[in-house]
Amino acid sequence: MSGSPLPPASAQVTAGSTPAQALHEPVLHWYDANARVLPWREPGAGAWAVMVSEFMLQQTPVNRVLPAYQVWLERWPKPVDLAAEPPGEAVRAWDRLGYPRRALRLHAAAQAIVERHGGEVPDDHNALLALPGVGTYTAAAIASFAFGQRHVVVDTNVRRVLARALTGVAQPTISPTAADQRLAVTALPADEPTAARWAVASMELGALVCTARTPRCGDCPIRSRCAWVLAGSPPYDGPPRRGQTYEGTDRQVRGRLLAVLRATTGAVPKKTLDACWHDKAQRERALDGLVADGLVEPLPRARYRLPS
DNA sequence: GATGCGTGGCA
DNA sequence: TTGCCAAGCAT
Repeated sequence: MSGSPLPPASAQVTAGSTPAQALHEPVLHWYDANARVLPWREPGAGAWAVMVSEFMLQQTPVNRVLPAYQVWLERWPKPVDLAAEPPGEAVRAWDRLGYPRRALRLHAAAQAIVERHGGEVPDDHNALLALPGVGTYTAAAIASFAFGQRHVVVDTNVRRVLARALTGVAQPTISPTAADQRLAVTALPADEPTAARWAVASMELGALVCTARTPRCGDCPIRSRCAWVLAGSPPYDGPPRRGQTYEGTDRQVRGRLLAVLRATTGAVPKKTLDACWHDKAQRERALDGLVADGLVEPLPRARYRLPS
């Protein structure tokens, strides 16, 4: 870098002194008026409710999560309640949210919380990160949303908001990068309560206004400051974004097999599973994969069930 | 770092 | 109709 001196720290933290900091007030104000009412955001929801919602929301839209979330929290209001059940019950209750390994990990996380943290969801970021199924995003989200701590909470929504508002491009990179984290750090408010509000507000803006396909820029509180809008909203010009094929994949076969097992209490003959898919080799591979993942338990006499 | 992992709604 | 997309994680 050049030899130009940095401004004094006092100037750096002055509100609105950088493009990123200038976003805080309008986004927070917008959130106060436009936040969705969601059960895990209710005042008394608690950290377990936040944690369950975060697991379910990994790659699954809010509207599809809501019913399963309500059933889950009524049945297992505390981690110890879930930990006492067989993992197969978590897989069954996961219903059709997709990516059922998340159900297994949430169950394992509940057991770890009982064993290591006295049944209470830990408030420490590193302790959260050590739980099964909790990565960088989820640990920061729980610490921020449930405990009001100051963390960069970077999900696909936040990456998109910052890419547009600060970098001036239509879409963020396909995969999360260290640069995303660094950019988010520059946009993180200095004080803890404001940082926690910013985390949820910037995500909500990405979910409701700054959407991937048809952003509602006319409703956006930061459109006058958005680098992408100010550049004339240039179209995405990066590498093609890989579409996920589904028809005919092992994923589809796994989904069919598990759907049968979810709908059945007790053992299912292999013959019943065989009717799920015509291609024997693929069928066997999918079933073996489910067993290897711990989602299905093989029994004597060619029978299968959800894990006990 | 690339890949595998479900399911369904929508432009 | 059919790609694209949805609060990621583990390997």
